[in-house]
Amino acid sequence: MILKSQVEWALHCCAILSGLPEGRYLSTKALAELHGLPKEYLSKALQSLSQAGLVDTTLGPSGGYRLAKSPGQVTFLDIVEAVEGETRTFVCNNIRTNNPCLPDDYCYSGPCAVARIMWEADEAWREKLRSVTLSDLERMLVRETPAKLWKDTFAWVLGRAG
Amino acid sequence: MILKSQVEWALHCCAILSGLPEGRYLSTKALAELHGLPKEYLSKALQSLSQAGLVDTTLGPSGGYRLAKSPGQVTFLDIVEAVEGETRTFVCNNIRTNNPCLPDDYCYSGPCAVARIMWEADEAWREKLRSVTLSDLERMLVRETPAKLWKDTFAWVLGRAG
DNA sequence: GAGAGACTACTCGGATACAGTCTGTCCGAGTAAATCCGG
DNA sequence: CCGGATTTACTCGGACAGACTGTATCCGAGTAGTCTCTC
Repeated sequence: MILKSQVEWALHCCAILSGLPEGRYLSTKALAELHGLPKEYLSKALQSLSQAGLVDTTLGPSGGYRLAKSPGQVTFLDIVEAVEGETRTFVCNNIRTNNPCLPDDYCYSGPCAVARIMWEADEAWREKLRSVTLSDLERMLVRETPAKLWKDTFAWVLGRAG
Repeated sequence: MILKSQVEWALHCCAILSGLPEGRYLSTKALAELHGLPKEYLSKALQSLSQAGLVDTTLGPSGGYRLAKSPGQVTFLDIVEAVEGETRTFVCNNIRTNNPCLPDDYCYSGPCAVARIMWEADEAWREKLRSVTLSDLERMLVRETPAKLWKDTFAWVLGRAG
């Protein structure tokens, strides 16, 4: 059970979009070059973000993506669920109903204990992701990235932002 | 990102093995019939448990599986990792190193902020799974399963346990 | 110089292809209990 | 009745196949700026 690489891509792209000045858009092409990724396939991840309403998009030249909300309002969970889907990581197939000792008329009520525990773990994972926003991420990145590199990167980005 | 169904199977099988009297073994065939699962494929999951050292096995007739430790010493995480592998659910491909603004001689130290956050969430998930043992599960199952069904099931199981 | 039309650069969505994983089946090798057979 | 050989029932492991998902590429449709051309 490993998250798709699109999740990583989407998170890094959102980190860049967080630093974009109000009203500017950045194209898939620029984001792909910045991260060394295949443009066409990266666009799938960005489309997922768009469908989830996390980013706005404009067509035409100088078009591209920008965040639809403020960085403080977008959580890691939002992004992960946009790309990966919102289904729980554990699905219960109720195999307990195949028990040959089960009377024909018996009907289980509620999810089984195994599923409940797995879902609690899933929820702990989601809760952690829900607690971190893009502005938290930006703060961490600013602290650990050399100042010059940070400045150069955003100069590069702004040179390509429409 | 959805866990394989083998995880569900392994958990339910371990729940049954937890209730087995000391020294008795239960075969793949019996476990498969009890849960309505394909015997051959279920055996893959049980082999994973065996390789992880969670269950003991004996060959020959009246052979099968039994728990290698006491139910209180086997956690959900043990079982999930035995089947699903121990790799983290998020892999960092360090795409930040593809940044064209990066000086040639620069070398990042330590994992990037995105990965650290994703790994913390992963750890929260694992921590929850680590906190629940098979004896906890057994306690929940006893409480919510009708007494007769529970009794019938283990009568059925003991009739097939070597 | 201004407005209409053509052009360009981009997003979006669908179609396609390939690889890897998940699910499932089959079979042979090895092992331990049960059975059989000869003394 | 006893001990050794055979049979049986099971685990284990590998080989194999089909379905599904993840990864990746390509192309056409649509859109918004830009450019050009005409008046």
